Amino acid sequence: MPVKEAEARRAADVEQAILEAARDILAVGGLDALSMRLVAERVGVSATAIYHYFENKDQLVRRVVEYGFQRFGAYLEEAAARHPKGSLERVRSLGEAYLQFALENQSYFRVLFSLHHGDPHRLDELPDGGGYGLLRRAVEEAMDAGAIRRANPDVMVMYLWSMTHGLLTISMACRIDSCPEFSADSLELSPLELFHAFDPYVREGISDGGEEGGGP
Amino acid sequence: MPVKEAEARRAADVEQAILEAARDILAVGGLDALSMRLVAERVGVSATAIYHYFENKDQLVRRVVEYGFQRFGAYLEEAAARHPKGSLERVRSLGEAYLQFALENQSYFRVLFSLHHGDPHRLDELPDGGGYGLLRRAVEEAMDAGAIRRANPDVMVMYLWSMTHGLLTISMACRIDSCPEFSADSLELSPLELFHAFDPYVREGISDGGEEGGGP
DNA sequence: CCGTTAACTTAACAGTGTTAAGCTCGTGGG
DNA sequence: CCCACGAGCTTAACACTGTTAAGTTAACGG
Repeated sequence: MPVKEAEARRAADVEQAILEAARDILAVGGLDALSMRLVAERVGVSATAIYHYFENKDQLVRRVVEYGFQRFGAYLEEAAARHPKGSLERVRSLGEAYLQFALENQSYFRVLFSLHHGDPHRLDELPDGGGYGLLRRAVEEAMDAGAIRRANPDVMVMYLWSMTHGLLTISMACRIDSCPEFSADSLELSPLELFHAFDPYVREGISDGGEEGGGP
Repeated sequence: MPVKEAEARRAADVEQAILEAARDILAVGGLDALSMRLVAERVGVSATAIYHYFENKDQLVRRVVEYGFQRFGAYLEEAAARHPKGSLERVRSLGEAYLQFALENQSYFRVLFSLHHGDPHRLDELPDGGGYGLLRRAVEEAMDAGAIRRANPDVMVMYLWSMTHGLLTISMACRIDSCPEFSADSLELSPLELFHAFDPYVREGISDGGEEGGGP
């Protein structure tokens, strides 16, 4: 029965091809650009054939998103691995990688964290918790190593994640440099540069009295 | 020519009615629920009549968003006014109001900060810079009063805004409590409670060595 | 050989944003 | 007075969307 296997193989290939076509379309034009008919055309089947592999468009997108988080997680992991365990650098590099990946794959990332999905992501359904687990481990290690103060790691992680994710989404949704109150001084800062500019506040807080240099 | 005036008046009323109908639909069902035909039906005109007042659907949404930011700005202003100028409380209450408004008007807010818009918001086109100006003033006053350390206000504002906005968007897009690495301890924290839990980090930083209690 | 099933097709439906053409009036100019 | 005009609106239609229903083809197990 190698014929059946070949069939099954081909079927799996078609499914894979659908996913890849959908991913490519999403990466370029976002959700608006993704239509069943376009995906079908690229794969070389009719639009309705997709419904034999995926329940509907939402499910197709969901699968692509899952795969996207996988790549995202791998990207983050690689960034973390470049710095020693327990170091503040490792935590920071996770944030940098978060920004970098999102900015390099904007349309794609928009879909991943699309705000207009009815049902929110369940992090336990995402590989590595959508990066949460990775960051949490790095934070806990840094706490153990004394690089950052000991506290509830989940709150700390949410704090760091919020700051990074917020910077990202704001950068993607707004042009702050067009604000009339915005002084021209910091006009040229890219999201990544802004992220670095946040560093002293993250480390020492915004309260008065912590004017330390911070250098080696 | 009271007739013409009455006509113009009525025309303005229709335009207003369209905007209000669109706003209501967006507030309940988000962008997906908004269709020209539905808006038209509610107003009592044909769908194509809308095109005499708005170039297309995008422009209609844009106008609703503009109005939304106006309400948003007013909400923030009110929150700020409840605390003395130059106080850290004023800055914090802006963040709280930001969260509160967004959580109470989720569908609406999703549209305001929708990630899948082609062109980003220009803050100078939004009333009060989308709240930027408000926060910036509060931060500068707090710097002058010595409540927070003196630094580039734009960077500081972006830092605070990012943290708040990120917390919000993550809360709306993910269920963190479903993460396998998430410890059950902080499971019950609402976005607003999390915001308050961030307070010590924002004020004193995450570095080790700043274990102060935090005053009365 | 026959029935079943996977994999796919075409046709169609109901919905979308948007355009084109035409209609009805009140108004201003000749 | 009348008539062209333009604002405000209509219906019809186009090209597109996701999705369903029904039918086709071919390989498989019994």
